[in-house]
Amino acid sequence: MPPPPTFTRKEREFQAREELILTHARRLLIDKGFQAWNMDQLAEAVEYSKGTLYQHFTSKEDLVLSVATASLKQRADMFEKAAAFRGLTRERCRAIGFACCEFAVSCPDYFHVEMMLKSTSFWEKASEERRQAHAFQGARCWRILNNIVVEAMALGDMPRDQFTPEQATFSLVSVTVGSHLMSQEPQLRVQAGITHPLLSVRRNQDLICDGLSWKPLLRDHDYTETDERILREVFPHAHLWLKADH
Amino acid sequence: MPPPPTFTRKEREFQAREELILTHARRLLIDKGFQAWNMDQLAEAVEYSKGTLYQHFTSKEDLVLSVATASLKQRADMFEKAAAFRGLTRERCRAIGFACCEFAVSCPDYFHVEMMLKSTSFWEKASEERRQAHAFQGARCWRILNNIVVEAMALGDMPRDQFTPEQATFSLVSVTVGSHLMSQEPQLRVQAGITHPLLSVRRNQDLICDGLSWKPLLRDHDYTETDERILREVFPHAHLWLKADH
DNA sequence: ATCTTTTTTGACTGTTAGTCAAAAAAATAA
DNA sequence: TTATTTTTTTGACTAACAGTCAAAAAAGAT
Repeated sequence: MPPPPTFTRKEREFQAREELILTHARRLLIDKGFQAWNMDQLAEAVEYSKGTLYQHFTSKEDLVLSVATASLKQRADMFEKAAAFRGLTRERCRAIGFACCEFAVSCPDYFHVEMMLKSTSFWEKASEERRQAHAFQGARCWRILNNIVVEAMALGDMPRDQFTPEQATFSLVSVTVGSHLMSQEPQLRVQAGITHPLLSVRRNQDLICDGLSWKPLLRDHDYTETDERILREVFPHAHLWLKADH
Repeated sequence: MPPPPTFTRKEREFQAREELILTHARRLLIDKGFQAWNMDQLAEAVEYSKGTLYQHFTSKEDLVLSVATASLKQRADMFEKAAAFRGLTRERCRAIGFACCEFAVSCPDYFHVEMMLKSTSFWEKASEERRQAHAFQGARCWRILNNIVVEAMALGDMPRDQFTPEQATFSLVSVTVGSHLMSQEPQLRVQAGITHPLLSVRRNQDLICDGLSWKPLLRDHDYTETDERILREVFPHAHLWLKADH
């Protein structure tokens, strides 16, 4: 006998409507950012009234945070897949680097929203529930990468006498976020002569790994084959940009 | 005979009032962020009417951008001082690293505003004039660091066969911004066990420099004395944190 | 068919960025 | 000094939008 369904029809319909709202909100975020649309427009788009939107979300910020968390969950999922790549620890880290890039392309809204998340007033307007959901997915991403670093140190692929694994993970996270952000900046892109932003991101990750003495170093090893294997095995449906970079 | 003054009394008074407005706006930005104050409150604080504020700035965003540009100018000035440090190219880069940290402390509003600058709608609301002023100071910062990198390559302190100077500069900028941002994030701070955020920033800069093979590498050279000299010669009045880190 | 409960709705409120006609102040002329 | 013109300042007003809530509609129970 199957267990009784956890959700009633009503609850399922409610959830489906929430999905609908989130889908439309994401579209608006991608197309227009945060300011250039309002709740009335969203209500019209989903064909429900504004009051109904507020049955799902406590504020516009709460809604947008929810969209961001959905993206972040995708990132964590991608990280998980990448971390399962079979190879040296640094190769697995590299797979995560690819995951970052694939994520940036498939969730173009995310980095824009992440900027807003730095503002205290944004968080204050979101509900505690959504804040926790976001923190949870963030922690997943962290843990996946950190586990690889821990393993690298355990296996002797990275020296353990200079940094804690957490410090090394922090460095990788910092350089990744920073590179993504900076390579979006039009002015900097011109100054630095960046034509392939995502390639810059991965190059900076390489620099940090080399700085951390994560073996094998870039100069001691040719990662071309690794990269091809990652693309084949982990991201067979990756967006074209990944190949275009090479 | 002295040359006729470029500015009339009226113009000078106008400029003085602009300073006054900017000072109060910066205070509000530091204390409350962007949202939690409005133009009426600012008008009251400076003891002028709202209409007068709009004679100086085309919008709230225009005003805030102006505050940010003033900070950015300070950063460029600090960079200039740091770049004049007498020593190896990597030591001068290190001096700039310290400048970044000193800047972060003395202009705590800046990073918060920089986040908002990522949003297109923000730029759209600012005047062309202010946009250019900001770009100008940004370019100054870039040039100062880039010049050191160029010199490092010319002197053979850094290999020139792997990266252009601009790519190397971009890496340094990325890691710096990313580290500052990430070390503000409370969640990440706990996960990574960060107690001295600014120390993490400088450590990440070191990692990138090592990754770039910028000689002398961290493991080949003790920078303790350099650091002391930088603090003494370049930032004699540096905030206490700099010392507390050690 | 009637009553009760739940859900949806959109007109309404409060807030705030930005405007502009009128008032005040400053400059100029008589 | 006084009258007139020009410039500057002012704050009441408008428009836009997030969020609310009483009333209407729909769903469910009897």
